[in-house]
Amino acid sequence: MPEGLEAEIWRSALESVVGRTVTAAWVDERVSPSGFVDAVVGAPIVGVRRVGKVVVLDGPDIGLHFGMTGRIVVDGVAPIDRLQYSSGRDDPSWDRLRLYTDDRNVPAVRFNDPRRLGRVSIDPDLSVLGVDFTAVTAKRLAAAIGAREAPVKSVLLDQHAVAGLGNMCADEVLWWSGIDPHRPASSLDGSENGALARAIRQRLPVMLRRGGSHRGTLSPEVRTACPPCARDGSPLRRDTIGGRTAVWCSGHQR
DNA sequence: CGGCATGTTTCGCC
DNA sequence: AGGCGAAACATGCC
Repeated sequence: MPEGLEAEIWRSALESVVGRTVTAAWVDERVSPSGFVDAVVGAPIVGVRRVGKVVVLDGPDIGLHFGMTGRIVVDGVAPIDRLQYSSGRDDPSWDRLRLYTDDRNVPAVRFNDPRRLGRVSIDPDLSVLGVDFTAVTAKRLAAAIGAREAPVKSVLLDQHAVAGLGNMCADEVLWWSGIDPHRPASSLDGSENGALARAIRQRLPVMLRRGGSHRGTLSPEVRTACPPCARDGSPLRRDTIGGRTAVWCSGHQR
């Protein structure tokens, strides 16, 4: 599902509802806390933020957690028309949240999630999240992952350590920094931490401009086909690390 | 039909 | 106590 980059795209799109007031709401009670509707109706939306993969509508203090297949539609328009692992269908029966503002017929915000692993929260606790991927520096990265013995790939996916990286972006930045995803995070030296921080700071904005997490060198097509590595021609490999599929180059990632 | 999927939470075991 | 790996969650798609 969406990673931090997709959350950022939706945060940006949701700026158009800032300044409006929630006049009505509907929510799937299976993915939201009790009393949700009463808590948000009547609240002015005063801002929209993103921390890691979480988008927050300030005012009603709504937290949007996208899970694997959550997506957002703003005023009837989907900023991301389809996710990689879903069809282009937009089935209203998959709606988990509808927020109405000025228009009583068209929801200002729809949270649509076929797989229903996403969640809608009130006043989410963001203090548990690690350093946001947009704020990563070599020093902060080392502090966040340096004491961890787990594979660096797994630690990058741990939202308590670094917030916003998902499976595709983690593989991407490891590819760019030349680090084997199996390596214990604690085994990275200063130079490697620097290279990893640089990849996070430099490559993710490029992917964001191109449209999101699936616009990297290790695109979904590459992840599936595993052609020779675009950097050195070595075989790309697929392994399961931390329960997720990792794609990496057996040549330049050491 | 079997297997896989951009994620998070829970459980059992150190 | 806290880190780690595996399983569970839920459902569409290839």
